[in-house]
Amino acid sequence: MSIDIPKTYDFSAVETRWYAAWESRGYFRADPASGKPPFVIVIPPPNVTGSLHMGHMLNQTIQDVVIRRKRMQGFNALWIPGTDHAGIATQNVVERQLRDEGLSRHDLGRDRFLERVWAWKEESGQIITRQLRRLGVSCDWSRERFTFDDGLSRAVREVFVRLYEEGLIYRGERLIHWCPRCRTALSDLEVEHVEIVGSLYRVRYPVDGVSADFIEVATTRPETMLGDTGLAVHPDDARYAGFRKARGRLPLLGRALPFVADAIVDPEFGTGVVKVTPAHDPNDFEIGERHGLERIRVIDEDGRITADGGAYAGMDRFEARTRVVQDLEAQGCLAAVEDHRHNVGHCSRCRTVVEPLLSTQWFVRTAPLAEAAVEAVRSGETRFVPENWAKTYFEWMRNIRDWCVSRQLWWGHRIPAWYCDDCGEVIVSRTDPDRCARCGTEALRRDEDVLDTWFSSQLWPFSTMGWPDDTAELEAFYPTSLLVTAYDIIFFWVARMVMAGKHFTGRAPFREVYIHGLVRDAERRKLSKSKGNVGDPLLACDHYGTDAVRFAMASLGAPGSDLVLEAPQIESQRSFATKIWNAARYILGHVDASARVPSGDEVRAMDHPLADRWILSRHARAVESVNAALDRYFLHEASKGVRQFFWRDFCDWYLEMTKLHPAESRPVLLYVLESSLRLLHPFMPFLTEELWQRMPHRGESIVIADYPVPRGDLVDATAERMAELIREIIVRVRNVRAEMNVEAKARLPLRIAGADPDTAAVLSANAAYLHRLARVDAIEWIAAPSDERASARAVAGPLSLEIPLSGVLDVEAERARLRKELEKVRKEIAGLDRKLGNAKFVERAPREVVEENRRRLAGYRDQEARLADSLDRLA
RNA sequence: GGGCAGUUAGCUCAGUUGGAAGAGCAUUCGGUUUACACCCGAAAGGUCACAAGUUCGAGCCUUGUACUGCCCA
Repeated sequence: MSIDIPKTYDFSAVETRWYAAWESRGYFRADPASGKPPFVIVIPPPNVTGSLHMGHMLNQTIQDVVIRRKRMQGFNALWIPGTDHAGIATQNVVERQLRDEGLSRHDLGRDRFLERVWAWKEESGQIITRQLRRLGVSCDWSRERFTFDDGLSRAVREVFVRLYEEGLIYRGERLIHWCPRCRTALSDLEVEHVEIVGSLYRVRYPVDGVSADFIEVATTRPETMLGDTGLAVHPDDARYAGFRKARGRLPLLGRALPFVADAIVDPEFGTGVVKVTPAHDPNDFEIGERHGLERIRVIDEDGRITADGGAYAGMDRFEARTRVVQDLEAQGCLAAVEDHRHNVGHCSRCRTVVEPLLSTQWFVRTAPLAEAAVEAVRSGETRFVPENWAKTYFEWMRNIRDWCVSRQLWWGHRIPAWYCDDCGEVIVSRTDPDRCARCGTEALRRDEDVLDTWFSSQLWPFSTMGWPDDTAELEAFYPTSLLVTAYDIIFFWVARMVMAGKHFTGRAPFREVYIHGLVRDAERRKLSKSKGNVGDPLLACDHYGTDAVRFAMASLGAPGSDLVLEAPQIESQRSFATKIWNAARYILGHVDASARVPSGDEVRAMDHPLADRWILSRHARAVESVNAALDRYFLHEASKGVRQFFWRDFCDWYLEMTKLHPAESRPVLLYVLESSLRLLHPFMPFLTEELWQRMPHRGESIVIADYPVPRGDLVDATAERMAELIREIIVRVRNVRAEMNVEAKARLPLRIAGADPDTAAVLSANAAYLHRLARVDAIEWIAAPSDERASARAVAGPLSLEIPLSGVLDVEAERARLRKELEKVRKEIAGLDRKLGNAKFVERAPREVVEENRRRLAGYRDQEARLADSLDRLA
């Protein structure tokens, strides 16, 4: 009884069924005690309260393709999944929920607020891990971690304390980026600079002590003038040489402003004089520090003007700007207002314009950590793929600045620092202290702030394995083999993981980093759910099948570059999935359920028809190239290669050829089909498992079957050459049929001239392929082209073809067709003639290149002669 | 301002020591050939941004120019 495969592929049923089976059978679980070589990936943990977008899908697909293949190749494959607590983002979500209830987090208090966030995390975290499973990811769920779970929190605390003890963490007052809406400090990386068209205000500041009555300064933020404590010029600026002893006077407030000379001032900008606001501008902060200028904070944590802002106190910063400008104008101090393009920092979470603010925060001294991290990449301990991204990494490391790690949030790892109100002692400790180490008082106050989420993420490759304890996992699986992530996160995460890994474990946390691009739509924007169903990976999977979306992801672009995803791309891969299904349905429909798939050795030992030898050879080459591509993480090349082989060679040619000898080809059909399913499995896990299970197979699951290995012994150059010749004859005849409008059903006679005895023998033996695929009936072997006028003619390699079309041949059309062919051939000849006519080419190019070109030229000359002859016979 | 990419068929993109320009989609024409119309067959479509250079030979290497994008200040 044959194997009956349903006419259509119901992917949704198949996907849920197989994933549950794989997981429950423990295929994805790794054993630290296994003797097999490890291959380890840690997932870039998605935001626990976020939802999956196409970027995640791309990221997951790449990791899964890689690790499924490694698993099939016999590695002890481990993929650790997990989620990130995403401090600001998550807190924002829950605060928004509270706001809808008319509450703020302060109404609940810290503990109740955190309970609330945990509850939301539980709910949301399950959604995201369920979504990940839908994508087919072969993660070891028994090792799922969360950046804020107990074990990881312990690692975070250990790291903080150690860095503090080593002097690599300090607390200090610095100018930091502040988001007045999130009400927290941000790191430099969390600020997005957006170019906007704003205004440049030219303001007149009165001066005393020099001949001028006033000087003009330019600013984009007039409200900050309330905090001005100086004026600065470039030291070499001759125009202001006499100003050193002068005093400026601040309009509106009347404050006296000393002049200072500082090289940071650009003499070309405006008048060459700048106002200095040390408490609200990074450059000004530095100038102020160098020249001992007073720092006056005029904007507070809510973005409002402080009491030092005189009449503007209490106003929002933007309102204050308007008022200041109005007042300046009223007092005749506003010289001009010009349009001005400049970059303005925005909070990457909420888009609010960030405020540079003088604030006491915790910082990580990064420069010492960066040294080892740079060395790790320079020495090759960690390798970027594509390696070009290492430049970006080095560039950032070279200019690295201290990292502000404290956040004024509640959701996150609380900073393990206590302050003694009695003696001022600061205690940083692994365990909660109950009294002051110096004065003994119990009046300790814990730091209210939490740590930047990335502070915990940077430990992910080893904290997930139980660090700081010495665990079997660390022993067996660390450092990891590969990290897969997008380029927009190299600084945030990759760089910091390398720094932390080197510092705390002595080793770089991964041997390779595969950097991929971002997924965009036709307008080059990042995809989002609001733009329709392609933006939502789960909707796309519902609609096209997960395998199709995965395959599209894998085949879209070369590593490291952005890719554009549109519905047609996925549709095309869904067609491929359907194609595979139908091919299998056809093959298995003629196979007895008790049949078995022959091994490569068995196949090798059999006698095969030409078509079989050809497909075995092509298949061996496909296995070779797919493996070679995957070894280099060229998923696009691998997926295209396997698709090309399966569709074009296997289905379009081979399956059609075997219709002449289906029974005889059955072993090869089964062998190639089964092997192709394994070759495809990392890309299309569900479809391949479903078909593999339905066909004869050995083993429990394709998930743990062997990945195909190249078999050079099945490559058969002779078979390929003959099959290609047959293929060319068929294509030529089909071309004549199409161009000459021959009725599709009509069977045509064919005459072949120019075959040497060996070729003729092989062709005669395989004439059935010509009969079937070119729809020719009688084939006549002739020594030389005939004088038949009513024949269409073509050349196929060394052969001349004649297709008698008496009565139907449109001589003019045929002449036109031949002329076109002739022209093509002559163009080739001209090019080769030029090349071979160049004495230097013949002299200097490698012998085999010259020979190859000579052979080609001879071939084309031969064809030219025959085509010209054909044309003559139609005259 | 500094850095990094990119510019190849109508669209999206491949193209690995420099040695005959490719795929998918779209287009045109023809097809109910016993798996598949999410299909089959045939075809058309490219001064590889531009300019110089190196070389016997450049999409690929060098330099410059133009435009686009991203990152960092």
